[in-house]
Amino acid sequence: MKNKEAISVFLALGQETRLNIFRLTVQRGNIGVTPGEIVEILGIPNATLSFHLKELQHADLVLVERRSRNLIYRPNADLVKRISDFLLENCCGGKPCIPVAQTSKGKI
Amino acid sequence: MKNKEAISVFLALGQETRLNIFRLTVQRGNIGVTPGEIVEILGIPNATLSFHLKELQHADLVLVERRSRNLIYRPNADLVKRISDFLLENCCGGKPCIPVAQTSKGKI
DNA sequence: TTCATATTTCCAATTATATGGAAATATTAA
DNA sequence: TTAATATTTCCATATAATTGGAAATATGAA
Repeated sequence: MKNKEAISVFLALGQETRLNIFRLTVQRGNIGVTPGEIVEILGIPNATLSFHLKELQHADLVLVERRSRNLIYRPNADLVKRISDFLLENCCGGKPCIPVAQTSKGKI
Repeated sequence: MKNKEAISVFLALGQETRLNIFRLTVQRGNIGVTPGEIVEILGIPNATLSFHLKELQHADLVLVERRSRNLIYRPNADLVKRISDFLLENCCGGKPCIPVAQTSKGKI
């Protein structure tokens, strides 16, 4: 996980419509969801949806497959775990974490 | 975890400087880090840092404590786990996940 | 072909975010 | 007090993201 990669994920999820879209794909799982369904469910214009889906795709948060006339979007759930690991990387400089109680209100 | 809460976290982390600041606080753990140190380490102007620290604070990603003339910033590492749980909430509609291989390239 | 459905692209207007110098404020030591 | 250090606020400028209507493109059915 690189810094740039993580930023694109966070930027993608830091927007209400996109967060809703992503969470919807998670709820669908491998059944997936089409743009048409998303427009129905979330009530957003198709131009707006298309823009946001592309952002999610660029962040690699969703995977897309064409199936006849429809596109099917599915979540890249694995990425969520990798992101959370990235954020906690080298926690406490690699040493065992010192509980807050021992230091935060006492002497350091 | 509410939608708004999650968005503020993602918005906070979707910016290079803030992501670097947050990861630095994680690496420090409960020892914490002061704005002065952050300015030194990341090489950003203090006005810029102050702005970003406030964003991280508003997102509840960092906790702050005054210690004499210094402020000490520490990560709210717990929030990282809650965010990741939120993203995967009600995965596959609550039913056991169907592996991709069974559906994505076959008939649905 | 022709037609209907599904989705994307274009584009211009709006709104939001980031930057950093300079000045202001806060805290403590001497 | 006065001086030194630490941090924040102000503010104007610059940059980037969001929106959605209308038109264009893609796909497959009849």
